[in-house]
Amino acid sequence: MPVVAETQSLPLDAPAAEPASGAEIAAIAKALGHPARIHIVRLLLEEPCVGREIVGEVGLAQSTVSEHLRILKAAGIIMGEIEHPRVCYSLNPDSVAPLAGLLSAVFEKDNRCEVDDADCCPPAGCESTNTSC
Amino acid sequence: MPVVAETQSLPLDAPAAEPASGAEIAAIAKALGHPARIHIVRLLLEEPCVGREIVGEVGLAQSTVSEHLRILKAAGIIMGEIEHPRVCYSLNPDSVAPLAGLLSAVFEKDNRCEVDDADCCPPAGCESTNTSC
DNA sequence: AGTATATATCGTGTATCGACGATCAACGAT
DNA sequence: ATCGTTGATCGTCGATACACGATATATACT
Repeated sequence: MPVVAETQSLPLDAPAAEPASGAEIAAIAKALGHPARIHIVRLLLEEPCVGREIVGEVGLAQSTVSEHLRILKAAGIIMGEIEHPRVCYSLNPDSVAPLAGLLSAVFEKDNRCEVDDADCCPPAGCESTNTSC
Repeated sequence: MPVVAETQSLPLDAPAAEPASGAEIAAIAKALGHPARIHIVRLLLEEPCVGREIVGEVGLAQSTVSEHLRILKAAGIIMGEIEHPRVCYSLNPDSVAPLAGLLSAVFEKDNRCEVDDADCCPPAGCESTNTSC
């Protein structure tokens, strides 16, 4: 079931609720987990682009690129506007918010055993053995 | 485990370095492209954790979780410190910078048709949804 | 020595991915 | 109506991912 749940929450503001499910975030990451699709996203980051042009840039068969576009579109990362015989693809910025939010949290997490070696298990302790942990 | 979503911003500056290769970014995204691995990352976001505990939380077979940990470790997203008979896993925040950087760029791209290329969209046009775009 | 714990690795079956060429569908132009 | 362009879909193949149980490895403890 496609849980639409269009959270307009912006990761920048760190909304009180962060309902994005693991599956939802994983789906976004998975859609981005291919070099060709990263390539496409970067292209669209510069400017909206027509399919044929994307095919030329990516350098794969048209059918293959179409499939990558389909995957990105299914994940909500891009969207296509039909015009004439072409389709103009553009980014859907809000779609990456859940993943971006998680990554920003990770990125700022510099607490890996900061207190020398004895910090492996923080106060709450993930384990009883705090001895050499 | 509702972690308080501490207010934070995306790595706007990030490592000014350069566009990590598409393959590199895709590899990070791919490693995150599974619910179980997102689950693990979220656990480690709270606190470093020992393998056995992760197995209990994720709810999959030990061997399966070990494989997910291996994938995350291979991508550089986490690292494990051997202690006694256990391994304490923790996040490697810097590893996600390339992907976080791209996503922050995407997220701020709410200007769908702002280019003057006119190949797809009219220069100043595209106000609102889509005109002749 | 042996035992117990914690994790990694192996081997397997199934499911999905990724690439391609070929083909279909839509629509403006001729 | 026909043609030409553009993009989506189909069918197929090999490669990879994912899950599991069984087994191997490493170390502390007795």
